[in-house]
Amino acid sequence: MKPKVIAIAGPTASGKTAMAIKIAHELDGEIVSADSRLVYKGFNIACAKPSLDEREGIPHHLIDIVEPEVDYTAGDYARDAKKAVDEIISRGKTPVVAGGTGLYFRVFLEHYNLPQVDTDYEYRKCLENLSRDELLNKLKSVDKIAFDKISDDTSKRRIIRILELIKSLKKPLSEVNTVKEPEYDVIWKCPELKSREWLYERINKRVDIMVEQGIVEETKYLLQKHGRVKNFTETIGYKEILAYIDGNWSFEEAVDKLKQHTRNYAKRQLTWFRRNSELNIRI
RNA sequence: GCCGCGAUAGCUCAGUCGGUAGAGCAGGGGACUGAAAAUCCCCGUGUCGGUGGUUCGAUUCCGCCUCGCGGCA
Repeated sequence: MKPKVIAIAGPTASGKTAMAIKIAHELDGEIVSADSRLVYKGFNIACAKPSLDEREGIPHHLIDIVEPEVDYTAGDYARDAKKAVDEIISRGKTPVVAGGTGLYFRVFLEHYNLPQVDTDYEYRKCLENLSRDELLNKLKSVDKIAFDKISDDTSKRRIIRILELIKSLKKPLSEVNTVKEPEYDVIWKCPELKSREWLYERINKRVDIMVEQGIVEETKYLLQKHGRVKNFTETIGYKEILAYIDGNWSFEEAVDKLKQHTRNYAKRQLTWFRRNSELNIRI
């Protein structure tokens, strides 16, 4: 019998944190975060990182594990999450994987065999200078099957990653992207989502709370501590407050944009999680 | 009060040398196996402010009206 893992996935501000803690109390569990922002030290207010108080004594994993300068990847996550979950199981406790990063859930829990291919920054830089058509021609010449699977929906970045995989492994994508036996018995859950309006209202309120908690001070602090590193400047919250600090937006404008961008993000998360019928998302 | 300028999609605006119009943003749907809070794809009918006139035909030209923004008094 496979070990049981609870997975709590849902859009931002939907109440995942509270749900995860409640379930962890009930099942003697420990929480493994599945959030691409919470891994970074110092990303607190803007990313709604649960405080020690809010964690109610439940151990949390994969939070505050790297500095913002480090590029933490989905591959790193798959490896670290497996380690954390297996350790929790070996302690006789229940792993509760909770977060909002769809890709992290996919690479960790949807039983992919992830090939060991790290980011090749030099090769990526070289490919980025090519147009989409040039990249497609390149792909066509090295892997016709992978090329045929490309659609208009496939972003340039995805094509670059596919070329990176093929270059590194010297194998066609079909031999690389394989599936393994599921390792866990995953029980998927999503907090109850009343309606789109309800979610957006919660997002707006949460941003107001971030302002009260001092998101501006946090942004200024991180700016002087780390400078404009990508993981910082590309995070919703810091991005908009930096525009305010730089004088490009008024404060009110920055807060409105922050709310809007968070709503846009929640919509993208919904697209991701709606595909999982077990989450039963209807808004 | 007079003289300009403006009024077009939810918002900001482009455009139509007269043949009923299109971008960005917002909004909706989707993709996404190491950048993923990233990146990318698809979706645009709206009394073209109101009202008269000229015209085969007016959102486009002309008059008047309403509202807004400047300037002069």
